[in-house]
Amino acid sequence: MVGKLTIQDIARLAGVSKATVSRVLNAKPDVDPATRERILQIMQEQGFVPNVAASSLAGGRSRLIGVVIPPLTWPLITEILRGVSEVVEQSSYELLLYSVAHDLGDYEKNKGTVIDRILASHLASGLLAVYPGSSIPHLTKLYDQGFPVVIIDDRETPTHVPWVSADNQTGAAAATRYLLQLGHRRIAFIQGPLEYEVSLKRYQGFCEALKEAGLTPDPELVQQGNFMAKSGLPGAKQFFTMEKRPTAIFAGNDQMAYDVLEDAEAHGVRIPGDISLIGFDDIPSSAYTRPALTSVRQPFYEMGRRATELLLSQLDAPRPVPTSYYPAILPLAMQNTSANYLQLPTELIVRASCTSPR
Amino acid sequence: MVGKLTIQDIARLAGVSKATVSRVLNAKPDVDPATRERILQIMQEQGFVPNVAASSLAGGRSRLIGVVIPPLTWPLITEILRGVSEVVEQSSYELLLYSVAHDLGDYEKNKGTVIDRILASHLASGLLAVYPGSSIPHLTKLYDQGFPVVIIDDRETPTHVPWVSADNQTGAAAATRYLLQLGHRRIAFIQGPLEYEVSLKRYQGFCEALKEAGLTPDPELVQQGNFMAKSGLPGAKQFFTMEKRPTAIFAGNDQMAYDVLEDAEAHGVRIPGDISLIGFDDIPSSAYTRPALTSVRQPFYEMGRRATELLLSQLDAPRPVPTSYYPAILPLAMQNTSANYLQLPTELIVRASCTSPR
DNA sequence: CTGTTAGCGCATTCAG
DNA sequence: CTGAATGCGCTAACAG
Repeated sequence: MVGKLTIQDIARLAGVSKATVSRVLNAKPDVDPATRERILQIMQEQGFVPNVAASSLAGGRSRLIGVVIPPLTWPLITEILRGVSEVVEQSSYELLLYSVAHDLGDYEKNKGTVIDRILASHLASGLLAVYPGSSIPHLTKLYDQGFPVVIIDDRETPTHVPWVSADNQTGAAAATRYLLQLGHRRIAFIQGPLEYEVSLKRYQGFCEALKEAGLTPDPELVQQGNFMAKSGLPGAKQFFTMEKRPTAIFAGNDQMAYDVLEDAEAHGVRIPGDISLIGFDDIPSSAYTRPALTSVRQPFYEMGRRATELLLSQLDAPRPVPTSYYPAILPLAMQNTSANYLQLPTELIVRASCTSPR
Repeated sequence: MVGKLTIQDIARLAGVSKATVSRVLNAKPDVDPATRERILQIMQEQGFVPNVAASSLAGGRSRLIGVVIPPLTWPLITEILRGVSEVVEQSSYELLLYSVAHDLGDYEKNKGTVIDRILASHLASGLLAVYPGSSIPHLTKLYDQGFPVVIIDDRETPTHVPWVSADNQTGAAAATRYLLQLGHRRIAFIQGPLEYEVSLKRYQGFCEALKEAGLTPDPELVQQGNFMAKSGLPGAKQFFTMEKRPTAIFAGNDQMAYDVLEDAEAHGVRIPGDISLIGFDDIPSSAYTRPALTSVRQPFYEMGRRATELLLSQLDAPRPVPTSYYPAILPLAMQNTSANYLQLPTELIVRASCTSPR
């Protein structure tokens, strides 16, 4: 085990007081450069790592950032988390992971409580909320009270809490336009849960493009799913058994597009031969389906990165000098302070699941 | 924000001393039942949550468990993490996530340092190491010094640290037997990185089944990958361009099986028509490839759960005496090997990617 | 610029 | 069974 070094020890070795060591640890400006160097040197040599518990207790700030995420079954969470952890790793912070619940019902129910507990335990000094859904008002209150919060979401509720999202509507419109350009007129849509703004945004983008082309969305061609695996199956079956089938299906996310793929096989429908298919999210496995799925890529990784940088910039705002014992925070984080609201563009990834209708 | 309640406040409200409140908080036996009830009641009402920083500082134990994981790009990590977080959530602990690095090289290089930092910061009171690879000796030393550790891995190095793994060898043998039963004789294998015991175990299982059938592994039919996407491509190309092609390919994991799928298309090879294909891991997307991939399922979720349960049981019943120079004389807790080492069975998931050879 | 002094909130002695 | 006292390792006022 690593030796249990304290500030005390470093102070003794450097011939200074504990206070001075603490100062260089926290990058306070008023320390003699030479002394600072010497202390940093010794800390390096001895492999000193400050006791986080003690410093949060004493300082009230905890070098931990909490991440509240929906169930890890959503593949996209992985990508977001990857972006998050990559940035966190470069900083002096650590990641506290709160996976809220395992099904949608619980998720919505528990989120408020969980957030309260996170705060009350005084563990995290900042919060990154991924798709917080209904707790946005709660998070807003928090933020207004001075607690650093960043949201990754297509915000459901107007809020001034810093957020990062993807431009779902534009992305959906682009996908729909692509199908229209291929010549499709009967385009079906499988919607996500209506409680989520994302679902609406995508639907709006879909309608927007349709209207541009002089078409009206046909209610019969809109089915409901919930973004989870298997939830697109009923909708798919619906479309496949219709008298006048759609020539293309736009699934609200890739998971549900997979369901269409699966059900197509069962119904002897060839994709894209008989019906074209397009998804949303472009999760990694979509490159490997047969046919490979054309999809709208959300920049999850990038969203994770940017959101974390935003959060760090909030946390570090009071810190005047970046010359710390800890690795420097990425410069990007510093630049971000001006832009608290980021809507990142999506990208249409064209693969093999769409053709012109026969 | 949640009111900043302290033990002090609860004590005042209950008309007892802080010490007593602390006692019920930590479930000490020597408290008057009535008093305990009353205090619990008040804590409930007030929504009291102890300050974790303070309690770890004072008590030396931190209610946090650290999880060291390889890059989140590995899809299986998600499943493991899901199992882990589900168990953690049921406990009084929180999850500290350490994603070590983003590519294999860094991963191996940084792991030791990261682990040291985790320990030195006194944040985590237990460690769950997922595929720790070369740092097993390091973890073993830790464990011997009394720090609770559990490893999820097909342990590379013999160790007495509690671990959870899947039975890779048996799984690989089962897959190979399945191919043999279908009538295949020329079976190729795409191996994972040789540094990983998992790769060897799978290869051994492969050879084992071959030998049972009176066959010898043909070195020409064994190619090298590294478990990551695209790394199976060279091997696949090799097999497809051979004069006498194999009739079946066993990929060391699903990712590499995808590469075979991809390259088969490029070479006009039909799967399973011309060549059968089987993978290992059964990551979620394997159900959606075309043809759907037959694969050996690893119980990742279960592994995450069991490993966490193991760790928690260590934390709740800490070993009183660290093992010293005499590994032969182990504390009772460690002799209970039946519970400390779990090798969970895999399952062959038969889908559409294998047929009998023509 | 630097050292000294108080606590942060809790767990854990030790007396009662 | 319970209360009072001590200190975990560090930060944040203070003085110098």
